[in-house]
Amino acid sequence: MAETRTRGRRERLRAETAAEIKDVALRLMASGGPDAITLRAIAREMGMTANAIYGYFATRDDLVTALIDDVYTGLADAVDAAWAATAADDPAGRIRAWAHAFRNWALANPAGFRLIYGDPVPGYQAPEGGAAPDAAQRVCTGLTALAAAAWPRASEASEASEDFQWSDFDAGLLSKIRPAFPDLPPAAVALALRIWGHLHGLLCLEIYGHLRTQMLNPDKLFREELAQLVRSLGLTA
Amino acid sequence: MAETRTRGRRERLRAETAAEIKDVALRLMASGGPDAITLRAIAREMGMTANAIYGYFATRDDLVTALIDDVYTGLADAVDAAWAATAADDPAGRIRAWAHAFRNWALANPAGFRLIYGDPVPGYQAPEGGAAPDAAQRVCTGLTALAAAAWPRASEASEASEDFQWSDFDAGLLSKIRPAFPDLPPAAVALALRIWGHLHGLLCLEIYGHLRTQMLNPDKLFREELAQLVRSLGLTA
DNA sequence: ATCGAAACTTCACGCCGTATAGTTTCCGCA
DNA sequence: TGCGGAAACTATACGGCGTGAAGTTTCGAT
Repeated sequence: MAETRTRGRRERLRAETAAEIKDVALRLMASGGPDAITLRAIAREMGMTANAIYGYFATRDDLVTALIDDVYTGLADAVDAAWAATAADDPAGRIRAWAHAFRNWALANPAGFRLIYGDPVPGYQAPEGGAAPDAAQRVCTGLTALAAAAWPRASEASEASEDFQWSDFDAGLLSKIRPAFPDLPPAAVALALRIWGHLHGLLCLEIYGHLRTQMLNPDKLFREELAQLVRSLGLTA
Repeated sequence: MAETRTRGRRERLRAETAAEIKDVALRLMASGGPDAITLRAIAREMGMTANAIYGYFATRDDLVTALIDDVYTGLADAVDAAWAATAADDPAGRIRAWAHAFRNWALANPAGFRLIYGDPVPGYQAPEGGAAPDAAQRVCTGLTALAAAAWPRASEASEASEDFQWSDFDAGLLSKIRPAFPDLPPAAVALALRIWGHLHGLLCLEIYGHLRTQMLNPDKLFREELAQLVRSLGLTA
């Protein structure tokens, strides 16, 4: 049992160091943008050599991947929590809560938002698997839940002009979504993606500073967007 | 007059070299993304030393600024042309044409889109003036023209829930817009920005690869978005 | 022919990521 | 208790990056 204790100790130390590396990286990113994530700066901050980090992350891209995983998971947690904290019989309220949670998270973590949705860092190429795609699908699933709850009335309010089929969508996405929402038509998934686009667009413009050169308080625009959204979904009380 | 001839010659050579630098930079960007814009790579391509470029652009950021100016102007030209090529009495057609021109330009110049709307390049900070803000306002003005044409019917179709005032918007924007559209209420400008957000969001998701992991043909989603947009504006024939 | 400005090169510095090899630390077992 | 060896970390090096200072070439104006 001494063995397990010490092995546990080693692993714990290792995990703590890895966590500290990511922590410092996140702090650097928050203060200087995604480009400030340099192995040397992190090491400097931790009183180490840059190469020591290679014991924890094989490459800088691996570190960035880990950060993206963490950050994206944080976002997914935030929006899921907002979803769970609202009443199931109030689809409009859920949409509003979800959207505001998304925006608040983005405004609180602008560098994280850029890391996830923008060019993360020079020459970075996202790997195949990992937590980030999972988180992305959680976000997408949350969105689909919103669209699913709104669908009955939304489909009456305005029928789609394109006819969507299941073959229009990615199989991986569907494998997670269709079991959860058996009665959902393909057009509702398209609606979910469109809603995502609406929110993402305003947020991108705001985070990257394109909105503030035109409009003084993006808050108001965002609220108006949500109001029109729930209206167009036929959810106005 | 020999003086003017030779001075002209010098200046022409100088302008040609500057143009070639930007040209090479754009080519590098197109093939390797915005990060591929390095002074050394450009110089290598041109058979020069990296420092020779400093004779034309004081710093790398200045070069990037010039590129952004050019690229943004190109985008503004593209959407303006699409606007001008459609009938004034067909607001829905103009919206569709404008939006498709925007998307086609973005898909044809993904690196340019990132350069304008994303993190252009590590640590780049946009300067105060220049052609880029002008182009941005041209795009915004075009958008406002679309919203203005749609406004009469759009305002009936769904009244805004937020009450927008002129003080909500940037003075520089208004100084260009209000003279051109005297009868426009503030809410219509907000509508223009919201439309921008809708298109920008889908485009961002597509360009940065977040849509293709969910949906196989973003075309269809974009067309549906436009169809719902003109519908929500009360422009369906 | 010559002066001088403009164009360009060379060299240097400090950053960066990363590979290789060497050094220290310290756990697990005999 | 002492030792073998793995794990953590450092030292050194390479090439690429932006950029500054100084030197060199080119070439039009006088």
